[in-house]
Amino acid sequence: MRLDRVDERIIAILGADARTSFAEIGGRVGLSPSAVKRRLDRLVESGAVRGFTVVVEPKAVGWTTEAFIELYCRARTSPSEIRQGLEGYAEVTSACTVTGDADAVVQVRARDTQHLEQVIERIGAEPFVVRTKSTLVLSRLVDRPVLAGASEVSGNG
Amino acid sequence: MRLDRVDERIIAILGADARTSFAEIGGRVGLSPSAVKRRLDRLVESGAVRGFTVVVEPKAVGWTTEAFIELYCRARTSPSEIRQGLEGYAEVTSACTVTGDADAVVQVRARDTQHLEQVIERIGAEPFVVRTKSTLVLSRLVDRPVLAGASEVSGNG
DNA sequence: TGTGAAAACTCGGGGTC
DNA sequence: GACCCCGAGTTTTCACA
Repeated sequence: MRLDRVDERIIAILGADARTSFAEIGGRVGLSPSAVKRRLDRLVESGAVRGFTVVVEPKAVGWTTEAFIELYCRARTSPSEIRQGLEGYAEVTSACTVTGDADAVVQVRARDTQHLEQVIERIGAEPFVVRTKSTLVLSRLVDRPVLAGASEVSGNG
Repeated sequence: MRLDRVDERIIAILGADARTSFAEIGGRVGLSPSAVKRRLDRLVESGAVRGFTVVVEPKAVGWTTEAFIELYCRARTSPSEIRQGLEGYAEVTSACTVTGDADAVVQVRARDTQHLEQVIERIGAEPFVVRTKSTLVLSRLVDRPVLAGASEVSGNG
């Protein structure tokens, strides 16, 4: 779907606070509340906006450990096979196939290093995994769940 | 802050859909709407819940390229120096210091490979950066912005 | 924590440009 | 095709018990 400037501004506003009311958004982008709603409905309908969620501070919820796990897979392992193998793990926050030595990079969050170790072992035991290489996150510097303001700067390229 | 089971369930429900009404949540966790609101207010107040946001499908917004950039920094570069250098980039979605060969891992999203190349060049030119090593994301397999259902399974470890 | 009432918001229909 | 206005129904909010 094609987004215009107003759509992008609506997304940027909701990215900062998804509970902003239609009236408030309308006031900022120069549209009536119902026009904003119609646009948002279309954005959700078309899949540009996948949904609405809370941003949790994992430390505050007791999940203090974070890591990247690089996966080296068996020859001819398909991406969908990897996805199916990983989506059952609640600890996996993100996974993707990549260029370079490894076949995939998995990001996990765990309560502590002991919990992380268990997760690495379990993932390493998946049938399509040959070996893993883990990198522990020391401290998080930047964390922008949504492209905060990305649409604002999308003209600079 | 200390979360009890009900708080965790409220977060899990909002993680799946942040627009779920207090009445709906209350019905599921066995609380009145106002009790749910009071708990959520406390969670936001305490910082356990950082905010509410939309989940955007970056492809649909025209950002089709994603990469990991490993940073090798000058000796004695502090994490806060890296953070300050990176937080100005709208393309940076996440950054953290890590164990292993590299000092930090930066995740970026760009419109296309050309745009990505520019970002890599600009980051590589930061004074604290000695060299970078980039890994392009081929296909995204799992993407859970919040620990979807993490609290539901937090007992198994 | 629950109750209840006032205020704010959402949502859909009808009409206009 | 996209917008605005407006009314009915729902949700949020807040004082009080």
